[in-house]
Amino acid sequence: MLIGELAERAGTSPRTLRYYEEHGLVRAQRSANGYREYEESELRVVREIRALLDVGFGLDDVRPFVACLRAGNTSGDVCPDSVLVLRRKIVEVDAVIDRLGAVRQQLHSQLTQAIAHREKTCLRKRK
Amino acid sequence: MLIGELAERAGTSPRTLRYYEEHGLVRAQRSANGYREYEESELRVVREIRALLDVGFGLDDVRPFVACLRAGNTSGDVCPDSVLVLRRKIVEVDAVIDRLGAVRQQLHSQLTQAIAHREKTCLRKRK
DNA sequence: CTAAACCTTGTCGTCAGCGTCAAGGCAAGG
DNA sequence: CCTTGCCTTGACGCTGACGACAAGGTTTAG
Repeated sequence: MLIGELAERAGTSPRTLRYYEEHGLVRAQRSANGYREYEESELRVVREIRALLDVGFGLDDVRPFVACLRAGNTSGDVCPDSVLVLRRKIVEVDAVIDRLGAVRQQLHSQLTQAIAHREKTCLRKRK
Repeated sequence: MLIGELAERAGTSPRTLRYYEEHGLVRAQRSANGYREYEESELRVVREIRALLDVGFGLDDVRPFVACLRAGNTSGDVCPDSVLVLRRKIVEVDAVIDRLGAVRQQLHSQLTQAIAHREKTCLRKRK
């Protein structure tokens, strides 16, 4: 499988695949003319990467999952390193959610106060 | 007030203040030697900017709030444009929170499945 | 006289995950 | 032979809010 086909099947671009390879995540043989030749199994790898990035992981976080897949597991999630990253990420996400909740609260109170202020001003003007 | 003092009083750096000025958010007179000379009131402006950035706003979002302060209001929140931005931001934050909630869910289920899988493997090995 | 501690403008670096050329080679169809 | 459509490497662009220089002027204290 050439890079264009893999890219399309994985729903991404050749540039992206080269980028992943450059960062040691995806592998390819080279055919005689220098073209990258991908195994079928790389499709799963690329999809795993994309799925994880999509959920907010960084490329470094993804590495253990790829290794886990290459080790022959049906899922990239089942290896100890992956589980560690998963746990860590959940904690991170929880923190962000908490923070955003607080932010939302603050914005909301700013908003209601602003509106209250406008009411007052309006009433004064009507006098 | 010179830039260093304002920076320290606002809990930021001279570089940052110049950056804000460059983007039309902060104003300063120039004294004879070319130094920036700030009014007391700019301290409030800078603090407003910092507070908003801190909650996830961009510099563009901040503009109406600064204008609102300069218009003589005690709070930057009370002007119509500011209120619009506040509403928009709340919606954005809600969206992000929802998304993160879903992500958290997915991570959690990945995690529990991975652990379940490991249990199975362990049991098989013990046989 | 000089050192210290301010200030000025200008420019490059940072982080992440690519997009977007540029310049060229290879393969196949008409 | 020529075009079309793949592929290759290399290198710059992008977004945001600055940090970190460089190279110089100013003012004050000793």
